[in-house]
Amino acid sequence: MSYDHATIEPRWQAFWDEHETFKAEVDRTRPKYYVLDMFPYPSGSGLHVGHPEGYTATDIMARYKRMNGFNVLHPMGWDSFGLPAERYAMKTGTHPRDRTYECIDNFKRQLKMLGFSYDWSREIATTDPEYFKWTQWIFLQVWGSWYDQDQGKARPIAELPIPAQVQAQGEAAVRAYQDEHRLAYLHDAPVNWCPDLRVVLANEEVAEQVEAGHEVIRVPMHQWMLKITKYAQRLIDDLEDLDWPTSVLEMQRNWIGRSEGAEVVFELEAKQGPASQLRVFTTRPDTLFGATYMVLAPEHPLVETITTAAQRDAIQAYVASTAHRTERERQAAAAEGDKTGVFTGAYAINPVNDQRIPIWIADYVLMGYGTGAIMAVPGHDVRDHAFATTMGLPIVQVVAPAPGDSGGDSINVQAQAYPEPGVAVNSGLINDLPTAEAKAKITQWLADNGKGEARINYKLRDWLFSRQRYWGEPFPLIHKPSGEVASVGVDALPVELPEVEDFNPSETGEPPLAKALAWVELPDGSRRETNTMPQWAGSCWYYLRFCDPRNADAPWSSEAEQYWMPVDLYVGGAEHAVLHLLYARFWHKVLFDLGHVSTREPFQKLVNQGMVLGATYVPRDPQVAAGPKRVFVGDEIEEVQLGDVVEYVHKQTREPLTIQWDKMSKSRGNVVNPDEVIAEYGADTMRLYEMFMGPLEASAPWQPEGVAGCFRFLGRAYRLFFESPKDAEDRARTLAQGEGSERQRRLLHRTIAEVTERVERMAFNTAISSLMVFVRDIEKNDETLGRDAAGIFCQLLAPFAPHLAEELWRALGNSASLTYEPWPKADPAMLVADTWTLVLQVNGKRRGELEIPASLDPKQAKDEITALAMASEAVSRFVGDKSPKRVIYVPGRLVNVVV
RNA sequence: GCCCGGGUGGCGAAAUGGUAGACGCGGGGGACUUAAAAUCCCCUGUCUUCGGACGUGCGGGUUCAAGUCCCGCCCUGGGCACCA
Repeated sequence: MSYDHATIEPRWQAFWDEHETFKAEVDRTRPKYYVLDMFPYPSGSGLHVGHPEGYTATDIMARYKRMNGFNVLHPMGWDSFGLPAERYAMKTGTHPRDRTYECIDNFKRQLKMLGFSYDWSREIATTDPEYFKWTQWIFLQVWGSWYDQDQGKARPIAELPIPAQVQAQGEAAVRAYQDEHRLAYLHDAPVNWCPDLRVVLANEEVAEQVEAGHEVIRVPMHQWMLKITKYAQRLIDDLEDLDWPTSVLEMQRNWIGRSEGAEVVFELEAKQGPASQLRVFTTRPDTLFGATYMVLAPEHPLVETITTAAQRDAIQAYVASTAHRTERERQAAAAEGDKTGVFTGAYAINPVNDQRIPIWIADYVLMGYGTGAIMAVPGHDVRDHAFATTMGLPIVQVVAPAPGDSGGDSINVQAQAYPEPGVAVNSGLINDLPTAEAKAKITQWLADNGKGEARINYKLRDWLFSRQRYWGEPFPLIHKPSGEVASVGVDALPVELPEVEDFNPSETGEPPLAKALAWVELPDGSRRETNTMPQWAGSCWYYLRFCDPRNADAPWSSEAEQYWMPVDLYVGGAEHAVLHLLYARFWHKVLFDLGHVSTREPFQKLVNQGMVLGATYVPRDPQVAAGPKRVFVGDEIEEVQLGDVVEYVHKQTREPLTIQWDKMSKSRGNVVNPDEVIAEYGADTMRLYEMFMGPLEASAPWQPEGVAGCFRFLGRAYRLFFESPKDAEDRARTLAQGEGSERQRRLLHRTIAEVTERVERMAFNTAISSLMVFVRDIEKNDETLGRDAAGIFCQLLAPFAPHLAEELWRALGNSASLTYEPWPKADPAMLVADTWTLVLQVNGKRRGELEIPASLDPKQAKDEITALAMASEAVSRFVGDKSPKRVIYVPGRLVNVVV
């Protein structure tokens, strides 16, 4: 029997478990390395081969760093609150908790089969009361804080200075003042309510349900919000020092969406008491002279007060219709450039020229951005132009192309908006100024005259932090009869979920917890908060809990936190590029401000692994493919070999098909189950193939033939150590002492150097290729491995194929695991060959090569080497009798003769 | 529309501005075998008058030298999208 993964792998997994090989403890005498995977939601369908790609990469780094003397923290856990378990409960009656733990067991079984070097003693699940106790605790920290603008950080609410006049109004006023300043606050936020299903839908779910014929309306609900916007600037600034992919940095910046401009105050023509002004944000204050109307979002609070009697019915109808339009409909209309809106009857006064301009409402203005109101400059804004054209509103030009700009004469703002910068025209005090200067001057003028000020605005909005669900963390808050909201107190944590029969919300949309009256109603007449936290909550801080997961007295000890943090390497899917990473960074900064953590940022280096794609087959004929969609899966097709090329046909119909690669998903039927791969080839092969497919960051198709290739490589490696006689047990080969022949030693040290450099770069596919070259080379020269060379090979192989590496290591007579063997170092002397290859070029074209003895130093012996090159047959043949114009010598590489 | 990636053999891919295609798959040929599997060896970008010529999505440019740098396109994957 040759390489037998089915025996080797369970044996070593049991060994690691038994010896707690990967258990990590704080050890200040050693450098630490914290390598983290984005922990999975344990879904019912188990792992597919896409999951282990990132996990294998982190495992390689964990094992590599251990061998380099680092104290490695490499944990795994479960992001186990989530909708699927709750949906499953509604369908089957199985409690979400039972379902969740079933799924966790299955995930864990699959992960353990892959031989990852997790410290399983640190396993956590966000659904565990011992875990969410501290999620609730962190929420109380956030709720119990306010943001001090002067100091630029969060502080405990008790330290909030209370103005004298508030103080004078008594306790209730003080409390209200504090509540206003807390980082967590209650707010009536609109949600997508689906009365038929009695659920609140996420934006991306709305389209699906509307298509299914369900009504979805936007209704305001009492919601908890977190003031992430206070951290907008810091969330941008601190990206600076992170070793993250530029694409993720860019996405975060765009999401936060900083823009500089001015806030401008417009007086209302008809004074309505205190509501006598309208504030707008604009990035183009230089176009203020071109503002010909204003637009409020339909939800804007002033709409009610300013609307004139004559317009009231029309306005009310429009506001109502907006509420009923789904996001999707509004987007679809926007895509077609449709603009709708209604005149309120009211007018505002343009502060720069005292012109009277009408105020409209329109749903292209969003309540959530800026002030929910805009000044419209149709001459220089495409959207305003479309609206003005539809409604017949005046269009004025106030910017002209700068002198010298091409096409400057053909500007006609009546026909088309001119949004580009240029110079101001028809604009009073800023006439003839270039846009940038015009902006600065008019902003100064506004400030001097009390009509506005410079302002920075962010797209980022406060974080809607509550959900009307059962399967999430309860808020540790109560509502007193007085209306006061209070903490349950840290001693009362965790607030556990009540047992309920029915996981559906009530008809009115109240969360399912509201029906658990025995839980909700407290003896003193207080009622518990019945919303639950979103799934993000648990994943916002799990990396901190991993530092000290069994701490019963605190979420983590500062000793553990200061030792392990920050995460040195964080690997996960690009789908979390914005939200998860932004929310986690936000919480981390709050905890930093309050002194609970010691680093400003949680994740130092971030890598996004690519997707593993699965195969489906579609008709090859473009005519047919354009018709009704037909997709076939693996067992319906047959491969036909035509020369070099493989063709696919349908088994029964013989219809020619073409292969199509997509993200693996259950619904597409293109999922590959790791259980089957491991059963056939073993975990080492699977790990190796996942890494060999291509660069970690790139998506790549899952090709079964490639898996077999990796399996063959491991078999070859095995045969260097073992012989497998026909009728007997495998027996270890007798290896000679030392590192083998001179040739073998050179190869060995080159392999060490290459693998090391490539693992450092996380270029695992090429590191594996080096190992393959080594094995092939030894085998091909029919050499016996030197004993020491064999040991080093085991060490190099260990991060990639740890089970086999351990097995071979033991065959060399070692009794301990090689987990903590020091990583081998290449001997520089062994990296220098007797000769080196000089490439010969004539006019930049490769014409031949020369072997140069190493005695001619590439850097010193330039003249000798070029002389050799000039004298060579390859060069002289192409140079002929022409005289060389120039000879370029690249030390150690090539000579290029230019004639 | 905007912002990020990516286009290299039949396929997955490799290549600090310096020998394009390492390594693996697939294919062809051979060895071993009664036979097969397994294993091993050789060949495998295209064209060729066998000198060489051409080749990294397309068109230009910089350079002694470009897959790599610059400009303009095309295709493709992902993210965001009325953000004032």
